[in-house]
Amino acid sequence: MSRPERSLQPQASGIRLRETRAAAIAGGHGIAADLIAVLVAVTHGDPRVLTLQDARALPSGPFELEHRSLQSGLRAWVERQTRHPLGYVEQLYTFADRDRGLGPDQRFISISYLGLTRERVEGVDCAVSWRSWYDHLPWEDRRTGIPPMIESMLLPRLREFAEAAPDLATGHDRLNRIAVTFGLDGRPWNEELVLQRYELMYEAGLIPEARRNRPESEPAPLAGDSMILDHRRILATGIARLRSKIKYHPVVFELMPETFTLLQLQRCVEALAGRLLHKQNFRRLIEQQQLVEETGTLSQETGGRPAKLFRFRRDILTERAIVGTKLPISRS
Amino acid sequence: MSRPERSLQPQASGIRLRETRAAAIAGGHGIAADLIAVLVAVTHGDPRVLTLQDARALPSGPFELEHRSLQSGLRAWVERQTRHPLGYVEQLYTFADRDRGLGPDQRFISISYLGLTRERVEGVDCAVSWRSWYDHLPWEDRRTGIPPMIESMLLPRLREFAEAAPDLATGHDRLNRIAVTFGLDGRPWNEELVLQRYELMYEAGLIPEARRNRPESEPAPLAGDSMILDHRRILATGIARLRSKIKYHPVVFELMPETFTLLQLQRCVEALAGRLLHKQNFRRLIEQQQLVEETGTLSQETGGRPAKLFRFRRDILTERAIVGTKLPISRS
DNA sequence: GACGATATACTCGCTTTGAGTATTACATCA
DNA sequence: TGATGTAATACTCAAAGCGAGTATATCGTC
Repeated sequence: MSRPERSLQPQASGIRLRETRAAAIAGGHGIAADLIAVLVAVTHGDPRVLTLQDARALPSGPFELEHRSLQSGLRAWVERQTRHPLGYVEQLYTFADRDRGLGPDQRFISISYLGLTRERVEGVDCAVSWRSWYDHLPWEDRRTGIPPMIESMLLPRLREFAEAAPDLATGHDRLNRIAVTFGLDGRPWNEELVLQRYELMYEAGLIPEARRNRPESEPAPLAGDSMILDHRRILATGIARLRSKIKYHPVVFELMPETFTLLQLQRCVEALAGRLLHKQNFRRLIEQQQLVEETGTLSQETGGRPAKLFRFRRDILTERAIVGTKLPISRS
Repeated sequence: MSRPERSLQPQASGIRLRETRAAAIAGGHGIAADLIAVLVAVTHGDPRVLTLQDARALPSGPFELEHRSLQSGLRAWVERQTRHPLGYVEQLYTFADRDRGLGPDQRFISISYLGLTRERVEGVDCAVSWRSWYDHLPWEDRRTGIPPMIESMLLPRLREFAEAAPDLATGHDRLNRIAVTFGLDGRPWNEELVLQRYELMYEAGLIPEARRNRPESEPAPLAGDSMILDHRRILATGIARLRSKIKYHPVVFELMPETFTLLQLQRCVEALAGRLLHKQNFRRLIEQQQLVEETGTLSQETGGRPAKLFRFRRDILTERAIVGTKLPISRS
C-alpha cells in the first residue's frame, strides 16, 4: 500500500503536540477538541488495535472547523492517513477532565471513537503498527486459561490496596470490587467489565500512567504495556463496548473477510471476548439467527474435513432490527 | 422549594444565547462546549422530562474552564439551579454538526447527558416545567394501544415520502425502514427504536425542526410538540438509551420513591417502555433477580387487597455485576 | 487403510419464558 | 352482612432456549 501523506502524529510526544495546539488557541478561554480512535482488526486470531509511537498512543487528531461533523472528521483523517476503508464507526465517550488540559486557561475535549476494519499489510511508518490489545491488558485474555500473572501479581497487589484502605468499610468495598470484577470466590468471570478492572487497577496504582510526572527512567510497567495519557483507558472503553456489542448486534462481520468458515468466525469472536466458546452451540446460534449464507464452496485449509464457506447476509441489517427484549411484555 | 439563583436559561431563545457566547470566544478558531441534559422523572405513571422555554428546550448550559470534568460541570449547574439531587447520570452523545454552529468560524460541541431523578413540586420559574415526553413523541406510547395518529397521519405521510424516492431502490429501502421501525406487516414493535423512528420522520419532513429558517407563524407542528434546534432528537436519544438500559441494569429504582409496591414499579417501567407488561411474569422477574426486599409494611392505597411495600436492595449494585451473556461460552 | 484433525449432525435434560387459571384480601355499598 | 369490585399473590403448564454432550462425515498424511 502507498505511504501516507504524513504520519498520523509527529514523532514528538502527544503532550508536545497538545502544547503546540493549545498555543494556537487565542486568548483566555481556550477549548480545543481532539478525536481519538480505537481502530480494531482481528488477524490470525488476535484482536489488534492501531497504535502509534511504538504502541504508546492511539491515533488522534484535531477536530477542525472545516469538518462536517465529528464522525466525518474522524473518517476523513483516518481514511486519508491509513488508506483504510473504515466500516463500522461508533462514538465511545467524551472526556474533558481537568488534568487532561495544560493549564487553567486551556481545555481539551477528547471525543473517542471505536472503528472496526480489516488489517492491511502496509508500508507505512514503522511507528504506526497493529498491536494485540492484550499486550496492553494481558489479564483480559482467558482463552488459554486464567493468565498466571493474575494470581501471581495482580491479586496480591490488589489485596495490598484493599488492606491499605483508610477505614474498614472502604476496605470491604475494595475487596468486594476485586472479587466481582475478577470473578473470585465462585463468582463468574464477566468479560465485559474491562473498564471496571482497569479503573480498579488504576486506583490501586498498578497502572503506571496513574503516577504523573514520573521520570522516563522508572522501571518497566507493572502490568501490560502502558500508553500515554489516558489512551489505555480509552482502549479499555473500546474493548468493553465491543465485547458488549457483539452479543446483540452483528458487528463481528466488519472484522471478517468476505467469505469465511464458521470456525474462523468463532475464533474472531473468541479473540474479542477473550474466552472460548462451545463450538456446536456457537454454530447453532449463528444458523438460527440466519446471519450467514453458504457460498457453495469449501475451504481446504482447515487441516481436517473441508469446511463450508459462508458470507454475511448484509440484508439482515435492514430486514430486522436485532435487539433482545428482557421485559415480560404482554401480547394481548 | 426555594427559587433558583437565576433561571436555567434567559427568556430569550436558545439561539440568542449561543450568539452571545460565540461572541465571547476569541479569534477565528472558536470552539465552545455546551452541556445538554435529558432529566427524567416518572410521576403518576407519566415519564417526564425537564424542559424550559414553555417546553421548547432542554436545559443546557456552557461547559466552563473551572469545571473539574464534564460530568461534574453538569451536576454543578443542574443541582444549583434546580436544587434537584441528581442521582444517576450517564453520558449520551456528543454532537458537533456544522449546522449547529453559527458561522464558518464558530463551532459548538454539545455533550448530552441522561439524568434520572424524582420530580419535585417547586416554585420555580414557570418556564421551567416537567412535561410528559410523549407530548413530544406521541407515537412512542403504546400503553393504551396503538395511537390512532400513527395510522391516520404518520403512515400516510411516510408512505408519501417513500413514493417520492428518486429511484426504486431507495423507495424500497424507505418502505422497509418504515415497516421495521413501526412494526408493520407482522413485524414486532420494538420500543427501543426511538431514534430510528425520529430520524425517519425527520427525513420525511414530518419534524418541523427539520425545516430551517421557517417563520414562527407557520402552522402547528405535525406530530408532537417540537423543540428548538435538535433538542427533540436528543430527547429521543435519551429515551432510547433508557428503554434499553432498564433491561439489563436496575436504574428504574432511581425514579422510584424509597418504598413502593410491585405494581407501582411495574407502572414506572411501563411508562418508560411505552407498553404494558405481564403482571405475574414481571413479579417473577423482579423476585428471582432479588432486586427488592420487603419492608414489612403494607400499602392500603391500592383499592383492592393491600400490597406489600418493597425497597430496592442497594447492595445488589456492588454485590454482582448484572450483565447478560448471549455467547455460548464453554465452561470446561 | 489406519490415524489425526476438523466439520457437521443430532440428542437430551434443564432452565427460562409466555400465557394463563386460581385463590386471597381488602373497600364499598346495597 | 354478604355480594361485588379491585387488586395482590400463588400456582400451573407447555414451548422455546440453552448448556453440554455423543455420533458421524470427510479430508490429508503416513
